[in-house]
Amino acid sequence: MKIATWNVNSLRARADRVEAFLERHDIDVLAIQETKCRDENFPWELFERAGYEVVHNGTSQWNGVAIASRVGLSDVQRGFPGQPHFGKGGVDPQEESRAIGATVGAEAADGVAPVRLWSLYVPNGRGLENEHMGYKLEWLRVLQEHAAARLAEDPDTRLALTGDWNIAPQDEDVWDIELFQREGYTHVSPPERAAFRAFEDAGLVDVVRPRHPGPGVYTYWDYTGLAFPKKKGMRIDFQLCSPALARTVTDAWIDREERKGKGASDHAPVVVELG
DNA sequence: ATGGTCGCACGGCGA
Repeated sequence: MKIATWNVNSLRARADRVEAFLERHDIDVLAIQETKCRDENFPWELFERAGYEVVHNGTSQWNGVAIASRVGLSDVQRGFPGQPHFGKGGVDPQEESRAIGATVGAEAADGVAPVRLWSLYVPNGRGLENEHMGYKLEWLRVLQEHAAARLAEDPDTRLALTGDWNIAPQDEDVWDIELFQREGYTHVSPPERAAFRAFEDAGLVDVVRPRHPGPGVYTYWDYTGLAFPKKKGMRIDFQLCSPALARTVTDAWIDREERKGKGASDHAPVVVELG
C-alpha cells in the first residue's frame, strides 16, 4: 500500500497535476493539505473519475485538508479532540480546517492492515513574536497529547501523522541555517523544534529521513527568487509513523520531480510504501 | 528588466 502526503497549494489549481501524480505512482492513499476551498468548490469528480473515495475538511478559502483512498475510507474525524481555535486578537476564535483523520487500508488488495491516518496542516507561526506562533505551539501540544494517548492505550496501533508540519527539525533541513538563525526565522526556533521532538519522544518515527538523509533533501521550495533551481529548500513535510507501522515500511521517498515545471505546487509529495 | 511568486473572495493578504 502506498500512502502519499502533499501540500498542493490549491486543489483546483493543481487538479491535473494531482490526477497525474496518483496515476504515475500508483498511489493508494493521498493526504492533501491546502485544498484552499470549501466543500461546494471541491473537485469531487476528479477523485470519482480516478477511482478514489475522498473526504474533506474545508471551511473557507484558506487551509483545507482532505484524504483520498482507493483501499477503504472510514471513521472520519474533522479536527482532533481539543484542537485549538484561532481568532485575530483573540476575537471570535474559530477551528480552522487543518486536520482530518480517517482509517484507510481496510480494503487493501495487498492484504496490508488498516492505518489510522491524519492529514495535517500545522499553523505557520508567521513570526517568533506573532500571535500565530503561540497558536501553532498550542496546536501541536494538543495534537501530540492525542497521539501519545492513542499510543499509550494501544502500543501496536498503526498510526500515521502526515502533512505540512511547518517545522524544519534539523539544521540541515534548511538551505542556510546561519541565515535562519541570524534573521530570527520561524520553522527552526527551539520551541518549534521542541514541539516536533515531543512527537518523536512519544515514539513516532520519521520514516523518510533514514532512507533519504540530508543535507540538501527538501520538500518545499519558495516560489520567489528561483529557490528551486538554486536548491534553496526546506524539509518541512513529514510522515510520522507509530512504531508498529514504521516496522512495516518497505520504501519512502520525496517526489522532487513534482516540483519541476509550470504549474507546480511549492511543496513536493512525500510517499511511504507499506508491506 | 525599478520587477522579482503564486493562490484566493479581484485585491490585499497569506505563504
